[in-house]
Amino acid sequence: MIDKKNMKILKILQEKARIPNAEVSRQVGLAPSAVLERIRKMENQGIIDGYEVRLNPERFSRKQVAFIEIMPQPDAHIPDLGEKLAAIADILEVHYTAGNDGFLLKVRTTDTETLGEMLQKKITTIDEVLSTRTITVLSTIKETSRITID
Amino acid sequence: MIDKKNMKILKILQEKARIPNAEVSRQVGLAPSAVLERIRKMENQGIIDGYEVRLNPERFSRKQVAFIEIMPQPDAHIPDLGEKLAAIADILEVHYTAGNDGFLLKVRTTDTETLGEMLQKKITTIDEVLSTRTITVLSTIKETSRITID
DNA sequence: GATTTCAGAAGAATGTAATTCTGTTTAAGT
DNA sequence: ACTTAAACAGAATTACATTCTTCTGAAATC
Repeated sequence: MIDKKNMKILKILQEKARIPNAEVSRQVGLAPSAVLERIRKMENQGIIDGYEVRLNPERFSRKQVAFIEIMPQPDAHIPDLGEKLAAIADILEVHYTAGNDGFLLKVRTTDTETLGEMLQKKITTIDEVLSTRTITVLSTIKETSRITID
Repeated sequence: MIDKKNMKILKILQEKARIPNAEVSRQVGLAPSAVLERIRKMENQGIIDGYEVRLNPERFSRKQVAFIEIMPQPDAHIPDLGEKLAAIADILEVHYTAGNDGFLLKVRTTDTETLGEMLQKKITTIDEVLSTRTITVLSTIKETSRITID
């Protein structure tokens, strides 16, 4: 189902998701109805997961990026801990990682101060959390969620 | 410029970016022309940065997430190294981090094997790279780029 | 090789939506 | 109160989305 035509459609949507269907159909050389049918199908099949607006974090006081490694208590219930972490505001990503059997979080806060507050008030207060290691980001060269689709 | 009405508009777009303007105008209680004007302005002011389609990585053989810490050579030219890393396919994020004065990368590959290939062929071959430490992700509990907008 | 079947595409029709423009209202600063 | 600029509504025009029917071509079946 991911043939050349769909690839072309997806590449267009990756560039600019809020583009009229009719414009897509022009660029891929299909009738609008055909494009619509293809997009609907990809949505239903879970190839397309949704459409997002990309906001400028700076304009919303979320300039500071940081990554936090979480070492859980030896007896911690890992899935529970994962859910607890995922529910905390401004924690954008929660990954369970190999090696140390811990979590890696990506967070976005206003500044290092609010980052520290989050650590102290929201994260280290969780019972299952044994210790943490924070990597603060000084500058970001690249940050996208666009995956390679060949 | 980021007032209550714009917040309402942005929240709607965060949920579902490919929503008709007319539908947004209904939900916020403004005329379609007013909503359009507000959105255009936010786009021009860089509050809205763009619109993206969210694809299912699994369907494009990009299931494996990993984070890679890069320790640069002491004499490395940091900006150059950052650009080199950012240009490599399947490296989605390149952050320059405090503490070790290194980079943290987020990558998406097919599996651990292709991850290993990338490391050996694309990353460790760069002169300025002294050493690396890879954190492979076993499972992801949460992964979003949606920032909190209060 | 003929025939059947079916997914995908086109095209037309209809109902909506996007966009532009104008005039009015609102709010802020003087 | 007066001025100025920004924001909004409403109408009109243009374009688009969506549905439905028909058609085509490629594979499967006989």
